[in-house]
Amino acid sequence: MIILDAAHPSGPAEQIRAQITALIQSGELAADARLPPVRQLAGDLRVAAGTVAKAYKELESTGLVRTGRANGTRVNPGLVLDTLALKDVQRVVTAARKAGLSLEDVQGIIAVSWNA
Amino acid sequence: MIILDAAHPSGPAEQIRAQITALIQSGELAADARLPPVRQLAGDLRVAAGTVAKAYKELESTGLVRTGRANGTRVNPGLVLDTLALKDVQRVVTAARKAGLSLEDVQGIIAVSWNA
DNA sequence: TTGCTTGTATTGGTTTATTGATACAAGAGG
DNA sequence: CCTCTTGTATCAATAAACCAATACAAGCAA
Repeated sequence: MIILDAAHPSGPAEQIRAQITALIQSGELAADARLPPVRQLAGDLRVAAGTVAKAYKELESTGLVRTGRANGTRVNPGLVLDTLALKDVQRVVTAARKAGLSLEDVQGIIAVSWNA
Repeated sequence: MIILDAAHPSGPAEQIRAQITALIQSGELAADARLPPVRQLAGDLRVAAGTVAKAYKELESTGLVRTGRANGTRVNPGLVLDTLALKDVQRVVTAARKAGLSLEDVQGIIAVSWNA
């Protein structure tokens, strides 16, 4: 389920992209699962079809999703978690929760450390 | 250091807000530290002063920052990851780099672990 | 093949964000 | 007191995002 917030600092397309990303990464949208057609999702969210298409295209450019034509847009298989020290990851997540941070906050912190 | 990406789906104001948020929560901007004046940061980023002011105002509305007038805009104490967790963050980033992962990959793994 | 669905692209009009400039009041410092 | 800095507010003009409608080609199914 995707919900658009008019008061959100980001626009509709970015909100759709971010929420679908979260649905995929949380496993709620499994690999090979099919996203709703652009027209359908656009109708549900009271948004133009081009706006949903824009979000889908960005999802594809980041590799989260692939798209045939009449085949629709489908979820790509996920990342291999074994490549990382999962214990450290879990420690970070636990500490962040304790500090009252959101997922987006933690991802921002990762980005800061990444570019440091 | 704040960097604006013209290709980013979000606009300048939102990018500034998100990056300063991350800098604060990662401890790189300590409590009571002073943010650059709106005109200065605007000049550095080649952006209008009102755009930076808009970002500052949203930061204040979320409580991350306080603002006097000529006192400037300063970081509020509180929402920071503890030093231990920050070390874990660095370990994760280092391991990810070694494994050849991208920043987006790591952020995705964080998201998966977050919803696990 | 035919028919239908889907993603993509285009067009024109509307809305929102950003710009650049200006002005103002609160506070700091001399 | 005065001066300077800072955040805030406003304005008209430009840029970007979004909308609504349409058309098209790729692929699936019958």
